[in-house]
Amino acid sequence: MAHNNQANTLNTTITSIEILELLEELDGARVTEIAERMDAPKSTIHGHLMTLKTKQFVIKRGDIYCLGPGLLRLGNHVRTRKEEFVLAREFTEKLFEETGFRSTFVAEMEGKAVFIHTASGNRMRWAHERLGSRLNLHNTSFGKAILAEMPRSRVEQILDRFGMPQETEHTITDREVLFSELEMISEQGYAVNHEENIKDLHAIGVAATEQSGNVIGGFSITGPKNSFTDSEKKRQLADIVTKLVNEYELELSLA
Amino acid sequence: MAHNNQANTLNTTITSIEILELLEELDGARVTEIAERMDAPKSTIHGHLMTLKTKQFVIKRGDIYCLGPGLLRLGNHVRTRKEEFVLAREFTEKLFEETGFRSTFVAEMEGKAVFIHTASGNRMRWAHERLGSRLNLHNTSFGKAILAEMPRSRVEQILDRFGMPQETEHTITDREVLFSELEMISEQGYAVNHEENIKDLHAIGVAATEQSGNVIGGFSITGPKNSFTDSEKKRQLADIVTKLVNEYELELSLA
DNA sequence: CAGTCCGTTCGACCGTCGTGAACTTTATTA
DNA sequence: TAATAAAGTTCACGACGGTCGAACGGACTG
Repeated sequence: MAHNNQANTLNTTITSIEILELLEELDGARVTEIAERMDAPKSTIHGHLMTLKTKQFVIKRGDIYCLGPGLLRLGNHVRTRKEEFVLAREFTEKLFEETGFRSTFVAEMEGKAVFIHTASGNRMRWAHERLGSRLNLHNTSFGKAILAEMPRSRVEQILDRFGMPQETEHTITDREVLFSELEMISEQGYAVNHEENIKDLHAIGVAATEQSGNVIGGFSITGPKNSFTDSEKKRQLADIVTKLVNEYELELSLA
Repeated sequence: MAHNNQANTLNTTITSIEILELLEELDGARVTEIAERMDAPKSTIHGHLMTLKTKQFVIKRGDIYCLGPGLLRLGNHVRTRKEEFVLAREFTEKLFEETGFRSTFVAEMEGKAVFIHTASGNRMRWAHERLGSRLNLHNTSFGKAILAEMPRSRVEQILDRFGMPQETEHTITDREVLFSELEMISEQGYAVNHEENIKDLHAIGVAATEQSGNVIGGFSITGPKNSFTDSEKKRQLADIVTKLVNEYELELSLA
């Protein structure tokens, strides 16, 4: 085993969580398989699984262990805890209905964008698989919109922490270039992403803030390359997103 | 502290999970508050929180700790892991569109019904707060439909384990009464719940099974008291649910 | 029926988690 | 602005409990 990861972390808990992460990756697994992957004795793994089972974090189907409903309940609580997030759900769907583009709401958490809601019609099932995933802010539309709302010092902090990893050839990797783009975004009120994160994918994003100015997260619409190249149409769509975010912020302030 | 809960469970992991559960209950809390509630020193709790934070199971907002995106990701995986569950989503929404009643899909897990999807239009936000919750089978429409698909021995096991807690005055508490109802359900293909679980709430439920006969879970529609008293209308609605489940099972068998 | 492969149980040792106190930081009051 | 309090964080030590390896038992195979 040997856990030298971080200082002052409880090994037992880390191991338990790593088992959960492995079960996510493998879509369920048997004791032996887990033990081999984690390079630990079966008995140890078994102990963890028994423990996780009492809390329904895992369940047993025959001999394979899978993630269980306890996780689902807690995880879902992340989305329903905050009035902001609950409210964002219907706005995400409204955005999809109005534009026809896949719509997303992300929350800003510790310098990352976390998928909270997506709406894209029933056909596109895969979109829901990303809930809870964390994306960088520097190479996504909502991310840049969020950064544009933050004081420069905070942005620097975030960049220091996560860097500016280059996902595609269009990813911005120079800080000054990013900062000048953030200024422009700040003026026009929305951000555009042209294949900076995923090849052939464009997006328009707008940040959502509280009255106090605190950033909550952001909304975006996503489409294939060139969906937003016609600058007239782009402005129209950006207008729709911006107006929707305004409505969202308004309704939130009344709650 | 003192954990005498179950035999052979890892205390450290249990404590970590209990902190998570407490954070769910309190919608986030500060170190001291958690320490008091759990009757443990601040430093202990702090250690757990630090550990959970490295895995993003909790995040810090100022000085209060909340459930984090790591949980959301893992929890959501429970719903997207299985083709059955992913597919069930669109059928749940279709059911709502066709009937106008709040629609639910639950999975059967270890003798309980676990909320996986609900559809009820955007207005009713509260419905989504129950995802991951576990309900008994004996006093819910989908639950009874599920039990009706199982061999009697398995039903007995489940009843032995969880009993037949009386939620309302209409809850069935006698095994033989339940078994004769299960027989009827088995014949007619759907189950009805008249305030057996929640006062003033009626429901119609149908179980979904694999080709092999294994129970996957069940669909239901729910409405206020007397929504389904007109026996003609009830049969019509039950037909819709049953047909939808058939389609679902068919599509699943093709995948 | 023997052989293999898993999952589970058991006991002992060693490492690590829990503890309380010390330290730091932030908030409060005068 | 200094003093006090309250909360968050760090630290070192000792006891407890988690890890490990081996042994057991059950299921499947040839």
